[in-house]
Amino acid sequence: MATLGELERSIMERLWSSDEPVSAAELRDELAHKTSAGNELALTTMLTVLSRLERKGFVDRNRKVRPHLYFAVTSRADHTSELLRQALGAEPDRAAALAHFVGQVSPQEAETLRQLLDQRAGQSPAEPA
Amino acid sequence: MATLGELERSIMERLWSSDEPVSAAELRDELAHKTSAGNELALTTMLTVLSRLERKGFVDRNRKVRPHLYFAVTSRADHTSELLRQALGAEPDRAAALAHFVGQVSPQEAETLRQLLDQRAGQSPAEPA
DNA sequence: GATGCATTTCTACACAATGTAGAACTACCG
DNA sequence: CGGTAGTTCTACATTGTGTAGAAATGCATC
Repeated sequence: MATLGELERSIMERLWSSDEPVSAAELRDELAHKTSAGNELALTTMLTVLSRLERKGFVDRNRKVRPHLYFAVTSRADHTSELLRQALGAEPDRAAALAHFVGQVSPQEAETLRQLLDQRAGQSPAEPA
Repeated sequence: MATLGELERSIMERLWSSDEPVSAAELRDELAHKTSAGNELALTTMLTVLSRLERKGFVDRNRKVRPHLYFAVTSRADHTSELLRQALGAEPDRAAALAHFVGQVSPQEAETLRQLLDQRAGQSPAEPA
């Protein structure tokens, strides 16, 4: 999976924050991502970046309406999960990495994880007969 | 944390695979990372990349011996754990992401996680009185 | 159907990261 | 003190990203 630049990430964050497809102009206004100078981004900048995100498979758009409307292809949770999978993928000793990881998460998250694992147990093809 | 390029990553992989500090020449020979043409990498290439990794804080070296000997500053598990932390860091709904994640790991890994969480319970400042 | 404006695509440039390596410099053995 | 192994400096190509003007296009309206 390709990585995201700063502007690309802001855009994805915005797209992930709602399921409503949005136009490039809306995005520009909402992001208020200031250029180093301080002026707002040009609309074409948005369009360029959105096209790149589309090429990367992060974004799709409705081309039937006139200001094209853009939306994220996957959910943020999907994306994060993919990042996790990827981080773990290159790791030969996954258990060790998970151990470090578990050692770092907050107690609340540990609890969340435990609950998720419990839920999961029911559907896993391991335990049940 | 800075990201790693392809060559940088191969080098880190090699350094992580053992605690023995190694020289640039050894690394070049072992990696056999062929340049696009097919010839072996120049020694200076190794040295350049190692210096960059040093600057990034991934590598340190023993400068007292003559062919400097290089070694990884952190373990691979540390690194992976850091990647996990980072992936989760930008995620507003961590629980959702963890849910996706848990849904993707293998049953064996789920079991590993569960055990790790159990071990962890003893030291956590949450449960115990 | 021609025209004009909104919108999109093309083209372009700057800047940083990375791969790559020669040139120049340095340290140490003998 | 000189030579050579080894290191650092400098440099260039390529790629990804931010940025946006110029050129092309679609569409509503006359």
